[in-house]
Amino acid sequence: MTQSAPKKKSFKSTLNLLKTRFPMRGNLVQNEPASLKRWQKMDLYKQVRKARADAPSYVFHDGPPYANGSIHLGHLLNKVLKDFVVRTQTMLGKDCAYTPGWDCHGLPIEHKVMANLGDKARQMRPIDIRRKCRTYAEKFVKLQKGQMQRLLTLADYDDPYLTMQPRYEEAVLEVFASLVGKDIVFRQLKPVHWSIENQTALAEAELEYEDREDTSVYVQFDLTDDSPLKDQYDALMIWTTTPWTLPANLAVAVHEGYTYGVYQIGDRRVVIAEQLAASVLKSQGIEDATTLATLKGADLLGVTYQHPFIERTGKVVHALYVTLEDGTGMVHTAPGHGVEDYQTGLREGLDVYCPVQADGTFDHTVPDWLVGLSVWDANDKVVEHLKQSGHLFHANRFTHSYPHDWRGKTPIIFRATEQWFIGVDRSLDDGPTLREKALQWTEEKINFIPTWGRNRMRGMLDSRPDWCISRQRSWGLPIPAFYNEQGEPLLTEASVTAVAKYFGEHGSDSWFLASPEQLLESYDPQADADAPDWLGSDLASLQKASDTFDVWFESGSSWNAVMKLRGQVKPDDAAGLTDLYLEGSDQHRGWFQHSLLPALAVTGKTPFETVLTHGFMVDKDGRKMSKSIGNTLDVDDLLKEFGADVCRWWVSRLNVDNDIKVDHDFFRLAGEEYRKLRNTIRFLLSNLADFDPKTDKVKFQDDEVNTIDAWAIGELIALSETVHKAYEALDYRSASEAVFHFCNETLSAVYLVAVKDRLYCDKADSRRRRRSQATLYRIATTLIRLIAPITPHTADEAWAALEGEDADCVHVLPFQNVNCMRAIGVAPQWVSVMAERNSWLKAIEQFRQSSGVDNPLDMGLILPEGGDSSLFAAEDLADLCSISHVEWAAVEQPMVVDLRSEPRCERSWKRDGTVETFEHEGEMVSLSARDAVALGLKAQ
RNA sequence: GGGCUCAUAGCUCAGUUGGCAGAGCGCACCCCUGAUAAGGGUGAGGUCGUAGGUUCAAGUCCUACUGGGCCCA
Repeated sequence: MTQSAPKKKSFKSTLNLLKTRFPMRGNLVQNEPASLKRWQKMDLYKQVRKARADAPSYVFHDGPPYANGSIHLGHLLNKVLKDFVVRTQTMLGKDCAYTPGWDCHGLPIEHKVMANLGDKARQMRPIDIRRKCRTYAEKFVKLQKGQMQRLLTLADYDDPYLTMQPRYEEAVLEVFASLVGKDIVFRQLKPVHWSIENQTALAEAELEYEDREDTSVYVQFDLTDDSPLKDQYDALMIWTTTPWTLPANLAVAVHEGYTYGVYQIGDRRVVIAEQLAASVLKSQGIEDATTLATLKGADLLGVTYQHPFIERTGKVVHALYVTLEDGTGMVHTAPGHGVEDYQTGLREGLDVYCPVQADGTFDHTVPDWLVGLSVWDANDKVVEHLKQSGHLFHANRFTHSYPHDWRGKTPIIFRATEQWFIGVDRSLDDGPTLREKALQWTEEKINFIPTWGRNRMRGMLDSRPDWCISRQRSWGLPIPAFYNEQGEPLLTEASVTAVAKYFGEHGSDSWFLASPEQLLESYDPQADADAPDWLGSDLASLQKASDTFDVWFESGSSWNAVMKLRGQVKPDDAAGLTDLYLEGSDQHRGWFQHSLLPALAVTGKTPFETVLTHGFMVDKDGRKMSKSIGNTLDVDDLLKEFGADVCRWWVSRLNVDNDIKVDHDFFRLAGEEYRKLRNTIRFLLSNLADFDPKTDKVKFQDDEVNTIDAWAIGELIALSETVHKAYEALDYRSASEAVFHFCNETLSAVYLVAVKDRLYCDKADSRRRRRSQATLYRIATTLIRLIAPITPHTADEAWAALEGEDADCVHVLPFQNVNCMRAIGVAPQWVSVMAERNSWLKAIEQFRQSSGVDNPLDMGLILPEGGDSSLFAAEDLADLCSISHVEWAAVEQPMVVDLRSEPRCERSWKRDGTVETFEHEGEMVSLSARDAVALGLKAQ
């Protein structure tokens, strides 16, 4: 049974207690959609732009996500970070336009559509497939747009850019025309990554590496009878993991500086790199072979050999990429099937011979027993044949990492085909090459965050090959080349420009519908100095090319197709076209590089002055996230459970430089931090219910620099500076950390605890209370704006609670300028006193444990005379420790005392030494002087 | 296999040019009950991934290794 406590006189109704319509719990999941609707209704994006119409620009450009699937955690991170940029730059006083975009063309969508169509696809015309693809892309643009808006991102969602829009396509072709005019676009037979399944060349970004089992073979190539040095040895030992490329073998590469040995194998004397010989021979159980002779790689150059199963001879050439790590030190070279082989072939004047057709089968130039076979079947056939003919030394199955088509997951091959290229090593405008220029700008002009992005970019530019821009697909921007009957191309700056114009009006579908004459209606062959000699005025006989552009060329032209087109680029005298690109670190090779190259070639400028990259999501154990492992989190689920502001707060707390660990629990923790933030703001607001800034905002006087309020203002100014600086540096983590520390420590643990007694108990309009309220108001009006870019819904809600429903939306405002508060001086001794406070709190805790006095309001503190603390009001110091009384005396150390024998104020529960007995509402009550004044029982 | 990068308390991370290892969260104990599905105080915890090296001094610089991530082969 519980006994009801004896009824005590309660002064609760006489206190200035909390009042606010800003609830403790945000109910974000229910309330955020309402904010979203409100902002859409008022067209917040346009209002913000209008408010900054005369402000200097901050030029930020969105990289287009691929219009496929639902958004995932990577999008969440990327889009929220971008929104931080837009909102912080806006509130820092800049005009920051932001056009969201989507990458709509390309293999993934076409692949999905083709798969959905099944066998029907084979009978369909490209134009019909393209229509299906467009519908598919539109569907996912719509889905993702909604999801991104649900993240509360502020952008021009009414007019996004899509790479399949006619005006976008026109602008891409403008870039291409300019590159053609600069003579760095060319057509060449070249080995490229070839997807047999999709019958197309693939970009490096379209490859995935997966384990695959193959046969590796050691093969002996017999020297021709007339070969030099035939008297010293009989054969060369080569090693390959792709036996199917042996029909295309034209050479064997050695390293000039290596030492090679001659070994007796059966009746042959065979050459193998000395260092590798033991392991090679051991594979066939030969343990004790003697080295008959040694020679240098250079001695082997010019040696000729007979192809093991084709009537053809090959020769030994030099290559630097020959290593002694595995194989035999003698590298089988097929210029039609490998990039390095191809380069060696170019140097040595070898054919780019490729007997493999688009479908992965051999053509008629190979021996009968291979014709028509797929390369994968040919592997076994070739091995078997070599075994029969006695050329095979050893074969074994092994597993290695091998490139696969990123969509079909099928293994790719290297195959030489005619492709269009952008030459990165061709002199540009008679000056340095594109590669040299890009490297120079990377080194000198572009700012990388984090700084190691520069190293990555440099490495990738150093090693990148010529850019193969053609794809053999339907769903893409057609490469606007025409051919005559002999297969000679028409592709000039003027012809491309003419097609660009046509696409701008009719869209690129017109390539499949219109005649060459129509497509070239604005082209005058007579006026085109670059036109090929064979071109007459009859355009009707031209054939349209069937290649489309690599999607990287389309998205890589967005600086023109979005920023220039929409008049959003930086002024002419700027080094770059925009201030910032912000994407995942995979885009060093992707979008960043493929934007830099065309922009530099065409405009001579970098598309971005700063490149900010973020890392990738990994699970809580640091493993990569993937659907197949099942360690992913669904963004929609997270939004439904936590709301966008909590997810955004989570993003703001991340170190995004490197891998980002994600776990459901981390969102829960972010939610707890968010609640702390929210409650702190709620406490500010709830103490301002009776405060009207117009009439109640007291001006600090000189003798008030020592007050706890002045200290809080000083901390607020410091916070504002820290956060502004962090926002300017795009360092959102530092900003949110400073904000959180300010709420958690400065406000909640120190200032608010200290002033709550006076806010509750002082006479409502007393100067001391109004001064603290004025301080709370300054803090609220600054703090709410500081968090607005991170938690836009919560800031909006808090702002309306502070300033009223009719006030301007907080998102249209700039950050609070704290300069007007600098006039409020702050006593410098607060620093040491706040440090001392920690030792006082320790002493109080010790006292509690040793004395049995539990309630801090039953304690007082005696401080040594003459220290910094004596500058400050005893009440402020007592309140800072949540105790009743502070006084100074001739003591060595701070001393805590038991005040339980002192009378206790029934209203404020303090024993501050001023408590007397008063008659109140017919009863005798104990009240401190301050409380008696507040109740009107005593004069001020 | 190569390039770039990361590894500090149970978790998330600070740690500037080498100079006594820090914060928040969580946890434990306690206070308050007039911020209350809140608020406050105190406290415990680390061989700085491993092994070498440079130095009077190394979380920090160098080398190798282990494990993760991105990009490539």
